[in-house]
Amino acid sequence: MYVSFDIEQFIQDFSKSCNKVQKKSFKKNVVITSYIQKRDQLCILISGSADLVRYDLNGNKTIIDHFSKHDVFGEVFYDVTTNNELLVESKENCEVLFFSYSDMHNKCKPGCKFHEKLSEYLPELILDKVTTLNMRVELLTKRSTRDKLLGYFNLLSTKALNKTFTLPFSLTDLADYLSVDRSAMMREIKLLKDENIIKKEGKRITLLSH
Amino acid sequence: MYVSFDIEQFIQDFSKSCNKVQKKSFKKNVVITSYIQKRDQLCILISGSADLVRYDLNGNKTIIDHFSKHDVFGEVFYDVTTNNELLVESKENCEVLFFSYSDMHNKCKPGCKFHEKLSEYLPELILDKVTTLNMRVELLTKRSTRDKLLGYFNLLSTKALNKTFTLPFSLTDLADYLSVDRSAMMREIKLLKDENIIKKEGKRITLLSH
DNA sequence: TATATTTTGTTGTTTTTGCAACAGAAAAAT
DNA sequence: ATTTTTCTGTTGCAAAAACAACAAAATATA
Repeated sequence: MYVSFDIEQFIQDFSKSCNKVQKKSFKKNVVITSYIQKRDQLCILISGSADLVRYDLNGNKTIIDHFSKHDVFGEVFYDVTTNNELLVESKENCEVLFFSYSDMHNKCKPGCKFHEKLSEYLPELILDKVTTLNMRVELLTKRSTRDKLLGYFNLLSTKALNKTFTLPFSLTDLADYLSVDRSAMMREIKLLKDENIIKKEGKRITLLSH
Repeated sequence: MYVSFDIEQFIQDFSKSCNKVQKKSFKKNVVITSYIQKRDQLCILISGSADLVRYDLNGNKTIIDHFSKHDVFGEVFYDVTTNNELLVESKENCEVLFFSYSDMHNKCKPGCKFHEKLSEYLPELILDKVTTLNMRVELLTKRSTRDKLLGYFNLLSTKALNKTFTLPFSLTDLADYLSVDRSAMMREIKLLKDENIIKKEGKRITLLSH
């Protein structure tokens, strides 16, 4: 998240001042929330990391989105019309702020600092989400596993301002994120190594410019 | 776009009152804008329809997004770090409103009605965009061409509140939108017809519940 | 620290998808 | 109204990806 204000400070300052906001803690590998009904729920991840996942009828898991510290997520971003259940699963211990998007307009009380500030910041947070999603679409529309991998690696490299970077996922999860078969992806990674396009030591990848 | 205010009215009322907003007209099949530099550009499509497309090095075209009347688009939604050029191409004659996202904060003049209203409405417009993009990701993460087709058909059917609906694309464009090979998609559509899962007359599709 | 669980790496086989090429239908342009 | 262009529908073949299954390595857990 690259936003122009200090979310940490914002949460510190205001989260306790508003009685419509709930703060909850979660252990690793539990369900934080599921998108099934239209509850208008909006969440901010204060600490930890989590995935938005879908399990389809064949048991395939897809990582629809990956959230880390200060990311915004929630049902409000979805038309819950799909038949598949969407779950937010904690990957580490997490702290999460829950509130309702409609409360943004009908404020809890006049002059609630939390809601006031949040509605000021929210457009920027959501805009950031659009940017992330657009990059995701860019990746997923690549035709081959190789292009998806290279596209994603380029992204991480750009983010890190470095040809070398660390995968934020296990390779198993990376396959679910790129929506490809894991073994096929592993085969492709091996080819990329053999062709000297990348170097790989565990989760550290280096792009070798040719 | 399902938003709670009347965009048409809004454009009518305010677009002329602001000198930082430009209204331009485009013929069919021309480039409306390209996402190359960070210009903070934000656009509203007043009439017509357009696609956001990417041509990759192999000449593959991908329809990244499809815009119709009242949709919001623009460079501001992208981190233009990808190597491929993104173009917005008109599919019909179009009228487009251009302005800059940063002007949303530094208003053109105190009390400009256009910017005032726009910054009020914008979160909702952007939120709608997030929902659309999330559905797009849902589609693109489906593993097979069949699942992509059925996912998309279900979406259109839900939108139309009807088992029968009309494709907003040519079949050629649909393939580019689902990011699959056209002939492979045609083959899959034939199978879906043969298996009595769908009925198809031109661009009118009917989902046959089994 | 020992044991259980998850992740990584690999490969043969099957299935799906992409590519190429073409003819007929439909739509657009002149 | 005729010509040109785009779109649809189809197919054989090649390439890529998915599936399945397993051993070794790394992590997590008791």
